[in-house]
Amino acid sequence: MAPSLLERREGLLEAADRVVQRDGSAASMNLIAAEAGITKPILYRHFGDKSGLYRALAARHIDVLLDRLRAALLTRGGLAARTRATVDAYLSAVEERPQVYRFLVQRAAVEEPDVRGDVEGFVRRFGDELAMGIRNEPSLRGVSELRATVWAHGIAGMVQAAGDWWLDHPEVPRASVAEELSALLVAGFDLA
Amino acid sequence: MAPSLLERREGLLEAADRVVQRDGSAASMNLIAAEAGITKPILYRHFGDKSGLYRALAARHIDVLLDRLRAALLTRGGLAARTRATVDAYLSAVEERPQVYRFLVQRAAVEEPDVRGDVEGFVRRFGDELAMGIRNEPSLRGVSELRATVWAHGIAGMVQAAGDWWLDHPEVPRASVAEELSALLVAGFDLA
DNA sequence: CAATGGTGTTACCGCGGGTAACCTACTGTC
DNA sequence: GACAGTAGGTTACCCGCGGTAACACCATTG
Repeated sequence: MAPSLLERREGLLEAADRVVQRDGSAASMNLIAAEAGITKPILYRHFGDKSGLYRALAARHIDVLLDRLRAALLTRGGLAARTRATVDAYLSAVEERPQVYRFLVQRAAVEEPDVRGDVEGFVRRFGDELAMGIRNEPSLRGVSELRATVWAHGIAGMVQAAGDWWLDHPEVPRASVAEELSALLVAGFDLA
Repeated sequence: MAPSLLERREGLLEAADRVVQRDGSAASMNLIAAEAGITKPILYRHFGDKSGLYRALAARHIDVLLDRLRAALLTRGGLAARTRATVDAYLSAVEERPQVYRFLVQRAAVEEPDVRGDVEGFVRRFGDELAMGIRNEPSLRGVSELRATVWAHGIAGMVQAAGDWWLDHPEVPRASVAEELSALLVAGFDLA
């Protein structure tokens, strides 16, 4: 039986994923089409343009990452534990699939600003999620809206950059990176 | 009298700068050559390839930015004042020339990892500088090497991401962003 | 047996990075 | 003054990528 449109789409995305993981930023529409055993125009029928494909690709990864982050934000054991778990969730995602992570960051940077708000970048989404987390955090009731937002986006960038640095320093254990970052943050949270 | 090679190079870089500020990421070698009143091969003779030109371009901007940061890191008045001045120095650079700043971040993301260490990205350089600052900070004598490094690169990313977010929220005054970020950081420093 | 529509392919366009080959004009030398 | 060499520049091209138009195949339906 022939696959449905959506199944097809999934298959194409998986092929794209393989190419990205294998060839990194050299992943071209031609390569992806070849990997999927078809030719370019079909890709374009499904995703419109390259940006569309990349957005679809990014969306799946971002979704699973955000799920993990949401879970970490609900960790029990107090603010410090939650903070640490959240930071570590991000770092472990980076550790598992560095290529994917690089792809996401890079695409987010390159993707044109568009209508600003249509397609938010990767770190931005992360920041939004953190902002929610901060607002829902019992220990941080008194934090102003502005402070929560600025902190959230700042922290998102912090964890991202630290993760990036860490990729080049694999001798440092993940737990150490998570520990140092959390320590810095928790102290700030405390005085809020 | 004919300009020297170095003067020439400077002139070309200035032309490239104009194009980047005007056309953003659409700045192509052809456009830049045209702006400089010459043709492509000359550009290539001077800079090797596109990456070379962009690196040269980035270098000048990074240099002035790092100078400002170094100056801010020496602000008198205590750790809190220094922290705030440093964050604000970065934000004010972003404010002055958003296009340039976007260019730097984007290029750093796109530029291939290369030999890792040859050409460090933009945020990375910023992080290195901060790491120096932390190590030289009298109030932070007890901080371990690892902690200083992780913090530095994390903070670099934090300020960058917050700046990025801020560009889309111009209604927030710069001082507020700087204030919120510094507050978060200084608390963490204190407990170190 | 048409006519129709979905699914795929080939072949092309425009453009950007990068380069080979050539052209020109100034310099020094016999 | 004629000539060779060379610095500095241009034209014209190659390749690969994103993107698309036009065509080919094949099944279904009156």
